[in-house]
Amino acid sequence: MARAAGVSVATVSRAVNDSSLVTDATRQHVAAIARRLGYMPHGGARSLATRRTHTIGVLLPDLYGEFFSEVIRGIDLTVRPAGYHCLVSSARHNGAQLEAALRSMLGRVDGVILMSPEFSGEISRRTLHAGFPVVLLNCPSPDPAFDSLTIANYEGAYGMVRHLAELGHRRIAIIQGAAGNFDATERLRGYRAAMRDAELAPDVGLEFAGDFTEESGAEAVRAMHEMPDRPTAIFAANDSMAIGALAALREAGISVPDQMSLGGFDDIPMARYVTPALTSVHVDISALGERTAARLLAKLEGPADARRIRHTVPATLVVRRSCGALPN
Amino acid sequence: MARAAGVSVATVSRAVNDSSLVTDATRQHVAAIARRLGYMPHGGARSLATRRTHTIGVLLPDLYGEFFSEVIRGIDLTVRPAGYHCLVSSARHNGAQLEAALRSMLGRVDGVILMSPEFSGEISRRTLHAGFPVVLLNCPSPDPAFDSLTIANYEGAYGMVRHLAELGHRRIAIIQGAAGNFDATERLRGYRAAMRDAELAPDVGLEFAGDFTEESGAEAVRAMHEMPDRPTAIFAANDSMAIGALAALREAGISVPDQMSLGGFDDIPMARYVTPALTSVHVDISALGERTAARLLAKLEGPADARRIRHTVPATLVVRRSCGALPN
DNA sequence: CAACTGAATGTAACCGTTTACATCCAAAGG
DNA sequence: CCTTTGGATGTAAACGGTTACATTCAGTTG
Repeated sequence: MARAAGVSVATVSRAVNDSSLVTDATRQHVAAIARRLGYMPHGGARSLATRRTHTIGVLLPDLYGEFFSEVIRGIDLTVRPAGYHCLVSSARHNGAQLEAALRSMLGRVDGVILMSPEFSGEISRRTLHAGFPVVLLNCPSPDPAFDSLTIANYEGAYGMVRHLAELGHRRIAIIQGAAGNFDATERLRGYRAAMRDAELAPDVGLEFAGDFTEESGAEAVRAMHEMPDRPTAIFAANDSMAIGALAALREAGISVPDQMSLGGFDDIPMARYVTPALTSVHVDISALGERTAARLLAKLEGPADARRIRHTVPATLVVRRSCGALPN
Repeated sequence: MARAAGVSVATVSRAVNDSSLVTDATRQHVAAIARRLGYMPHGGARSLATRRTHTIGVLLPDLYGEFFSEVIRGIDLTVRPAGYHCLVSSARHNGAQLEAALRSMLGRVDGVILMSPEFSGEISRRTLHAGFPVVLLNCPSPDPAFDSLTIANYEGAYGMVRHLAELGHRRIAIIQGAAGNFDATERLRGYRAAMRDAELAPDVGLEFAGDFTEESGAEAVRAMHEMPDRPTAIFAANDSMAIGALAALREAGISVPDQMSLGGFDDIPMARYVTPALTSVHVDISALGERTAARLLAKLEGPADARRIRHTVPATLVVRRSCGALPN
């Protein structure tokens, strides 16, 4: 390329990068030759030389549905205007896999967003150079050494259950999220706290298993059937399960909200379109992604700031028909 | 690093890469020093030298919801076991942006999966070296020069509408997808063909606008209200709109399927949990991603194969209650 | 015991850029 | 007419690895 244009590689580089050190004439000349030869600069080589990849790594667990896409969209949306790309890895990560994934990103990314139920600071410390930019997204027991953003799972669940209790319910069941999942345990914690604060006797018989799928919600409802005194309200740890529960309740001829109050979590778009419309806890996932990305960008662009932030995006109750608080 | 271990860089490289050319003793020695120094190989430098990035680029339009995540999941799932990463770019792409995104991936990826309603072979030819591995995913008017995978949108829509016609319906409405969207136009085409083949008079009054959101589905139903002779069946170009329509119909006191048959498209997980369960067209999005990725991998690993493939993943009718074909 | 062999290691070129520094050259100043 | 100056370009050293080829050095082999 440089030879073809009769100039040095340095000049080509400068021409391509619009440096002020080249004449307009040569710049255009180089551009013309480049077009003719189909020359395109090699991103990898460039980032090797500049030590900036303009890429951020995004490590996600194998999550599904809206959450995944929303969070990535939020990240990509804030990161792209700044000229960054996303290198994503969405495998199911146990500790070793996480470490491997992290390793293979080294030298390809300027920083990473890490979302992993399995995260431990230890892994990261072993894998990354100290000072490598990392932001934790919805990770359990966040290491104080890292920036971290989470969803107000506990508070949201607490609010929902308190709402149900205030409606007069005493036997409030929960359909739990996937075992071991961070969101799931936090929501359970919120449920329990609200039950305790409402002075309702703790009863593990009211805590049903689930895994965030519609089917598991339906399953849980079927299990309730055989109880001597059925719950009068159900808090499903996400909307998918709530909708599964709704279907099972209808099948069983139990009217919502007349005979059973129902609340979900996440406030997916569909929540307002089921019948009755689903009371839920709204979380702005996209904003979660955006803020996380913004924080990482700040670390990449700005001067190293030793302060660690820990941020929680709010989860707010949105009351619709399924809980029975609204008039018909 | 090499100095610290008292060996040459070549030996370090060989040790790190488990080459058979180093003694176990030195391999372990190098590993020990590496651990002590926190040395991690630099992926970018490595791929500059080997001319393999083990990364594939994924260019997606700004799509939302399940589709996005499913397709990426499918891609990531098949690509990871082969040791590849995904560099994704999910902006809204007009021609120029697409070209820019493509350019910035050059030298960072070994090949790309391209999913863009705006795609033209021209762009790619201008941006990429001839022979650069590309697979088109659900792109309109695929250029014969590229491999391409698509959804059987036309066939799926055709099957749904024929099904409705066979149930005796004569006034079958369609709620269309987003204007200009490739899937949307293909589904419309399938609708029209099925109408024609059922010898039902074409009537643009039966073709309602929509944009794939729940709200637009509800909107369309409200518009039908004012018609002199209302349709007796609705084909919504995706499930979200169908569910929006369902809510609006219920609100209007129109019973589904007794007074109105309803069919959707995509068969999202929720389809079976709404009431009545939604008749839809099932598309295995994850498989779409998997096959596309598999095809790209074949091009990357295998010898250059001049043959271009064009593959369509099936879209199959799944009959549930909302169309009225099933007994109560 | 010298020559040969082959496995382990070292040397240095290369991948395709950027960039500090050196060089060149025309215009301006003395 | 000989400096000086400064803008445009060239040179070469990074960046951090891989790898063809050269080298070393043990253990055969004749």
